[in-house]
Amino acid sequence: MTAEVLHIGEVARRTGLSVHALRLYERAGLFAGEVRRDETGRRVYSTWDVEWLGNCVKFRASGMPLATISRLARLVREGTGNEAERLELLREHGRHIAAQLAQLQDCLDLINGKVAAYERHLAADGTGEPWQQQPRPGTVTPAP
Amino acid sequence: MTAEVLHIGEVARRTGLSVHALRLYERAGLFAGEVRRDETGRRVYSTWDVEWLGNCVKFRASGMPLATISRLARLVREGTGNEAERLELLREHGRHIAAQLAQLQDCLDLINGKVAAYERHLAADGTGEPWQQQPRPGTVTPAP
DNA sequence: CTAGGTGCTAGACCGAGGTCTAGGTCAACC
DNA sequence: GGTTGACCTAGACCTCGGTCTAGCACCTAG
Repeated sequence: MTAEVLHIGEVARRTGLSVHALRLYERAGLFAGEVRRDETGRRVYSTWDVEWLGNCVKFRASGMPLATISRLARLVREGTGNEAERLELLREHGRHIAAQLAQLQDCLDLINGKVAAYERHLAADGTGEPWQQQPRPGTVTPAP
Repeated sequence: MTAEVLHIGEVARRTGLSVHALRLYERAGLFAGEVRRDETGRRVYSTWDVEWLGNCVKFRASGMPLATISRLARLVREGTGNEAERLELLREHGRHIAAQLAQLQDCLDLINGKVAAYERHLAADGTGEPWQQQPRPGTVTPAP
C-alpha cells in the first residue's frame, strides 16, 4: 500500500493545529523525522507524522515546552541507542504531571470548599462562611 | 490585638511571590480590599491579604488568568449581594480544572505506556515497542 | 485567460505574565 | 555625615507560543 500523502491543510484538520503552528513546530524541531517536500516544494506528511503530532499535542496540553518536545524528537530522530535518555525525559515529565495533578487537586479542594460555603450561604441565608474581609479599621490600629 | 502590619518584602516572603509580582497584581486589581499605605507611602498589608494571596497563588497555579481573579476580587470587594456570581465563577473554574485533570491523566497514560515499552525494550533488549519511524522511502512512492 | 484554492517564505505582531532598571524617598545604624 | 536597606514610580524589556501579513508560486476548473 502506498504511504498516504498528506499536505499541511489536511494535517492541520486532523491534528487540530493551525497550519501556522505546524510550520512553527517544524522550525522548532518538533518533528521526529524530516518533513519532506514534493516537487513543487510543498510539505508532505505521513500518517505517522500525524500520530506523532497527536502525542505532541498531548505533551503541550500537559505543559511540556516546545524545547523539551524538540529534545525528545531529536532523540527519536537519531534512532536506536538513546532509549535510556528518552526514558528519563519521559519519566521527568511524568513527575511534572504528577506535581501538576497535585496542585490542581489542591485548588479544586479550595474551590469545592468555597462553593459549599456559598451554597450554604445562599440556601440558609447567611449560614455559610464565604470570603469575608474582616471590617477594616480606618488606620492600622483600632480607634484608641 | 493590633492587626499585624506587613510590608511588601514580608508579604513576598510569605507568599512566594516577588515584590514585582505583588505590585503587578495590585495594578491588575487582584486584591480583594484596597491596599493601604503608611505615612510615607509604603504599602501596608494585613494577614488577611496574605491569606487571600495564598488563594490567588493556587488559582494561578491552576491556570486561572489574572483577569478572572480580578473579577472575583472585585466581587468580593463589592461585598454582600453578589454571592451567586462568585459561586458561578468558582464553579466555572472548577469545571476548567476538571478538564485539565482529564487532559493530564490522558497524557500521563500515554507516558506510562511509553515508559513501560522502553523499560521492556531496555531490559529485554528489543522486546519493547518504542517510537519507531517506519523505514522512510526515498520519495513518496516506493521504488517503482 | 482568469479566478480560486492551497501552499511557500520571511518577518511583523500579539497577549499573558512577569522581571528588571533608573532614579528617587525615607529611616536606621555606624 | 555617609552608607545601607527597604520601599516607591514609571516604564522598558523578556519569554513563550502562537497568529497574521505581504508577496509570490502552483494547480485546477470554468
